[in-house]
Amino acid sequence: MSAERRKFKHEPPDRRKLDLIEAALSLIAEKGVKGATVRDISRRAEVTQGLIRHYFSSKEDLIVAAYRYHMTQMTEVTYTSASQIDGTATERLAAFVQASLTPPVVSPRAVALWASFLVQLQQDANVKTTHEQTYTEFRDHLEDLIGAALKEAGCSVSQGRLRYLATACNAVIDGLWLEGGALPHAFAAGELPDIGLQSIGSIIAIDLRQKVDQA
Amino acid sequence: MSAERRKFKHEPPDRRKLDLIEAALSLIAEKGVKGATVRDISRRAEVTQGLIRHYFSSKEDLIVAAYRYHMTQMTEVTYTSASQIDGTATERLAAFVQASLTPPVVSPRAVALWASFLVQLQQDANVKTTHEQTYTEFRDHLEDLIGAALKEAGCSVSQGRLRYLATACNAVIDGLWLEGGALPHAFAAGELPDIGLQSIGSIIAIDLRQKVDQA
DNA sequence: CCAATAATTATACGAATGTATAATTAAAAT
DNA sequence: ATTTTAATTATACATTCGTATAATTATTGG
Repeated sequence: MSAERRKFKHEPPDRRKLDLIEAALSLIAEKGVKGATVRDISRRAEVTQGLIRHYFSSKEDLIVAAYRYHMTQMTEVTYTSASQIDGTATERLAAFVQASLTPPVVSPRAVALWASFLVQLQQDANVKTTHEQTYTEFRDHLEDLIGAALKEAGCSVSQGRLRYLATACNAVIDGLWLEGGALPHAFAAGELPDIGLQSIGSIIAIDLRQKVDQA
Repeated sequence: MSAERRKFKHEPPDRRKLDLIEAALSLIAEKGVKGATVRDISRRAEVTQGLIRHYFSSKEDLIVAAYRYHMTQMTEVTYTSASQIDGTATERLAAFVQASLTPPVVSPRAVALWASFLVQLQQDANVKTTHEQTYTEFRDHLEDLIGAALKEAGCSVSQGRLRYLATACNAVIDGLWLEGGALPHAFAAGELPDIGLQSIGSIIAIDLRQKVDQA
């Protein structure tokens, strides 16, 4: 007897692409880019491996698409959190910090994905520029928020000084993000944004902690 | 004609092991753990691949040895830098921060290795505990240094508050370390330790920047 | 109901990988 | 010198990987 052929349903191309991208991301977070094989990915997406090549010209093509998708998701969470606050500049800065130090931005998955992509990034110049753009964009955004908060507080600083402060605050966020994702059980709920707000507040000499419960 | 057999020299086992570990580390930094094949590693160490299995029971065995070796190297650099300072507690803290934010601790290689091992770490419980020990050890060390510096400054804080400050300062170091290694051209020479000392100084309310040129 | 289309499965293939084992050679011991 | 030992090379093997291509099936339009 011949094994019966597997039943399947047609799905809209965008839907299938997204399924494949999400399956890829979850596996990349678990096992790295090389460890996430096309067979693994197709199995998790509940399709056969041939379908990947139908939607993506190669594995690398899928990886790059997954990277872009993930990055867009992460930045959207933080950026919209700040812009939706209809209050003072200090409140928007606090909301931005808060969102950057809360799930889903802070999570083992996000850190694992970052690490996995960094490895690949060194070999793919295409992904590398996207990465650097994302970083610069994030810091520029933070710089604008800090600048507005300082101006609001009547504190005038030079452009160089502002860049300096943004870099330092960015480092605090990155460091806490890293630790929160790499050692999730080492922090109580709410501890991470609390430390972040207080530390950044110390660095720019503005109290941010009371500004956070406005949303 | 038969191809002539390759000439070779006997080397002390420890020497060969170290060669293999260093070849492995350089390749892991470039291509990740999975990307660093035993053939690659043996080629870079200028031996044939069979030799790896003569010194290590498996590839994973070599990877774990390389990880331990690397971690020991990194922590030694920072710990000795602080303990060798024969001055005030504040100076020792400043030296510790300085060393943590200077090559070879801050380097693309170190960040790449960290990312590469993190991916593997999620699957190997053995490596995972080593990782968590290293982190806890580092933060405890920093906590002691901060505690001593605060005491020296006549500032008394609770144990919980001290832990809180250590976590925040650790985050600053981690974040700057990350950015300095991931985007080396984004920072001028000496900028990273400068930002670190100033930011940590702001957080614990002690000026560290004048304390660094004593060595 | 039938033809056309493309979405999906199924199978195959060469290259690369980790591992295992046998063959050789350099160095040390006697 | 000769034997012994272990360090090193060489070769082989099963498996897995990405990719390519052919075969089928669901869906749509007439």
